[in-house]
Amino acid sequence: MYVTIPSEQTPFAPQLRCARKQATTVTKVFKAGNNLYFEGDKVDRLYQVQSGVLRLTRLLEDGRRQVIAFGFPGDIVGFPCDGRYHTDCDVLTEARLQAYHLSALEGENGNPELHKELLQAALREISAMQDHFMMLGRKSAVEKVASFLCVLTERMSSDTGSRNQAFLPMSRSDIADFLGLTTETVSRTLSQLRKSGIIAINNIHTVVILQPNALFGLSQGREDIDCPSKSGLHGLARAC
Amino acid sequence: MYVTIPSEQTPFAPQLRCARKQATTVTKVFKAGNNLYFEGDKVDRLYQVQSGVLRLTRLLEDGRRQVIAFGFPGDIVGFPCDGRYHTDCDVLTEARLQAYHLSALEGENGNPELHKELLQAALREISAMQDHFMMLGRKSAVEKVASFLCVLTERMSSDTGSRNQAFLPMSRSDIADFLGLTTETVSRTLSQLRKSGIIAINNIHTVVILQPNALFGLSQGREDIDCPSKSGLHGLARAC
DNA sequence: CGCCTGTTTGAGGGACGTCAAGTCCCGTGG
DNA sequence: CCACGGGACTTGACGTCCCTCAAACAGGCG
Repeated sequence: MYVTIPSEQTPFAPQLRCARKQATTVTKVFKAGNNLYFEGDKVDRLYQVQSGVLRLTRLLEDGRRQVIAFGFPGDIVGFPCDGRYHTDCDVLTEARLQAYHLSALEGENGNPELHKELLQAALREISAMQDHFMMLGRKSAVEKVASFLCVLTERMSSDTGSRNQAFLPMSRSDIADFLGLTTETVSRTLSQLRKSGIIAINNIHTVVILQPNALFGLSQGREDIDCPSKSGLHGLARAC
Repeated sequence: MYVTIPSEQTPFAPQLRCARKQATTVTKVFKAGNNLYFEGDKVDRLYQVQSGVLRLTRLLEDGRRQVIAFGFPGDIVGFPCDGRYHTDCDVLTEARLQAYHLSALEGENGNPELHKELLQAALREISAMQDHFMMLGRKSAVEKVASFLCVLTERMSSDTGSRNQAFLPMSRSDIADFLGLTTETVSRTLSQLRKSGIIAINNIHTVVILQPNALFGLSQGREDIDCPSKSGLHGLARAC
């Protein structure tokens, strides 16, 4: 999952249709904390997320980390390049994954239909990543966090049934490394949004969106974060 | 082109082999300043760069811009998503491009070999973009500019014949919007590299790499930019 | 209950952005 | 040929957003 301009988000990757019939596909359940693969491993299969959340990361030698994406239901992870994975992939919450063996994609026994769908998935991936460039390169901390919450709400709404609640299965430092910030800045920004009445933080992994429009506005850089007065609570002269 | 960790760079996309034989492919020359397509245009063809340099950009409503990538010889641009381009594409220096009509890729008359090669190209693109995430999210201005120069040197070395010279056909603000900086910061950083003796700036579009190893070190965050003394000019107590 | 890890909050500093004033380059025209 | 003008680039002064460092706090687990 990449943070995009929420309204422009393309539909989730549909289930790879034809592949379901293949003997090469298996559905498996992975526990939280499991590793699916490491950067550099030879690619033998791709995974489509059916439930749960994955995390894709890259490391620099000096320890700096970038979370490349989160894998939500519908997403495909494990795209190979030159036969190797180029991120680490870990399971954040117990996940049901459909595995596609690479042999089903290559060589003479390759399934052309599956091949075509994989290309579509890769092209969607490229588009989503381009959106994410804009965010990493050009957005402020508030815009980044607001965008993140907006997209999380959309992506997980099917699970929770509610568009007003975001479930954050990942740690603050995962969020930070995804958005190109520090944990402290992520934490501070969330507090700021809470104090201004735009969100409420139920518990560390659950954020309630009190003012979706304001949040969306912030994600686009269209409004400044400000006093609670902006949300109708005039007269409250609390610290902004 | 994405700025990657230079040493890990994957080989350029090889020419789409089978496609050359197709009647659907044409080589065309485009002048600097030409536009190839806009974001949102219907995709009718992809382009492989044979010579020259392209620029792929995205815009936010408020005018903020992100240069998504530069298209150098070997690169393929115009990957569709849901049938549309999702960047603008402009020609920076006169370019010879091979156009692949999308009809050659889709439907019943689709060429399966070409299809397969396109998937490989898309997967390479994804890998390169993931590298670029790391840079946008986690690197300092010096690291970004140094990385950019390193990759430029590699990508263009076949043209210039020299690995010690980088040709920068794009403007400073293109570089800034690619790296997630401002023109001023790009300019200052280049000056800083020049003053420390790591590069020389022949003219606005030509940078000579005097100390490739130092530059590479900076791109990796392994060394601090410092006095010229570091490069052997001990005793020079000039401003660092 | 105490430890441990993750999170929040605070104070302070630094890197980069903003704003503004040069400087350079190049094309145009006298 | 030089003067002029305009746009891109460079440089400087200053501000600010976010990072760094540090301490307090909170929740989970023995």
